[in-house]
Amino acid sequence: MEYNMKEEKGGIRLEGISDFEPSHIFECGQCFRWARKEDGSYTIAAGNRVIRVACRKGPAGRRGCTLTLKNTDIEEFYGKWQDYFDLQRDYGAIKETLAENDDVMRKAISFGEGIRILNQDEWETLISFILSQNRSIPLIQRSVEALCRRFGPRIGTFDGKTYYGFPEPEALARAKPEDLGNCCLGYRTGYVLKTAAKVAADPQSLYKIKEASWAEAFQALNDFPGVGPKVANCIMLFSMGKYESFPVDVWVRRLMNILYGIGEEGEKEIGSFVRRQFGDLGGFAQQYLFYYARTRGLGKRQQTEKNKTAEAKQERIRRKKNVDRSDR
DNA sequence: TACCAGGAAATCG
DNA sequence: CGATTTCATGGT
Repeated sequence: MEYNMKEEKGGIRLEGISDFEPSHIFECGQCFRWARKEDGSYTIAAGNRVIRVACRKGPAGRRGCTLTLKNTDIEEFYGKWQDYFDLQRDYGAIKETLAENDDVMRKAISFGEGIRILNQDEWETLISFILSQNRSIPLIQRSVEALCRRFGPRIGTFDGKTYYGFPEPEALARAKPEDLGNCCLGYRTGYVLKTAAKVAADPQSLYKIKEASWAEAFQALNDFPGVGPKVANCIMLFSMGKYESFPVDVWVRRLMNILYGIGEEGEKEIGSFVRRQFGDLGGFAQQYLFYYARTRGLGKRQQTEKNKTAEAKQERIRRKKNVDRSDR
């Protein structure tokens, strides 16, 4: 991507950025350490640094938007944030390929056209998505922040707030279960402790997984306690650049059924469809679909179905009462 | 109150 | 093996 960069007070400014919308990037479920401000900007802690990101449309006739990054400089941008935001990748071409002969995908893309898949740290992604299982996104965010405040390094203040980095493997490995218990982890506490111990014993082995093939990486990640197929796909997609990964969760399963009419036959049907339909761009497709489903409320129970379950509930109660009566 | 939440591990047949 | 049950907790 071609863009102009200027250093300004307290940060930098990039003009001519295309396919970049902070709300799409941070609210498509790939990242948990962000906070939205009233003005639409996002503050993020990553890699023991804090930045604030804002994007506004350029002057009429100019392509792309103007991106401002606060609390950083040009050197750090090239060393860290350019890769973190995946700015070297041509998302226009990706969207064009995905939308070709696929009206569902074209519509999904129109809702999340500014999505980019961040390049996050493997260790942070590993633990974050172990925490994600069977929980809603606000709760996951709360747990991650609690871990950082309790066990992470203090990385400074910005905008009048104190920020903490993600805890080192050592810090979580030697944490006491009762301390972790204060972070709303539930039964995931044991997973975090065991996985942290495994990584702390040999941190390099985690970072080597990125170089392995998809199948080998998938297997290696599944060997961590608390990591199964879905979480392994998330880690590979969000921190290892394995973009053919396609995490399937409850949202995606329902959405694939509603939008593409598949999945009734089970998980394997989705896998083969995804490979055929999206090829090695499956991960990008998943993010567009996930954002679309969440912003449109797809996958939430429809009103009619909700009424059905309410009726079924009433029916169960009524029958139970009848049983109780017949007992007498 | 009962049910659900970006699932994975243990257990069952 | 594939299918089902259990797991701890907060929110609604």
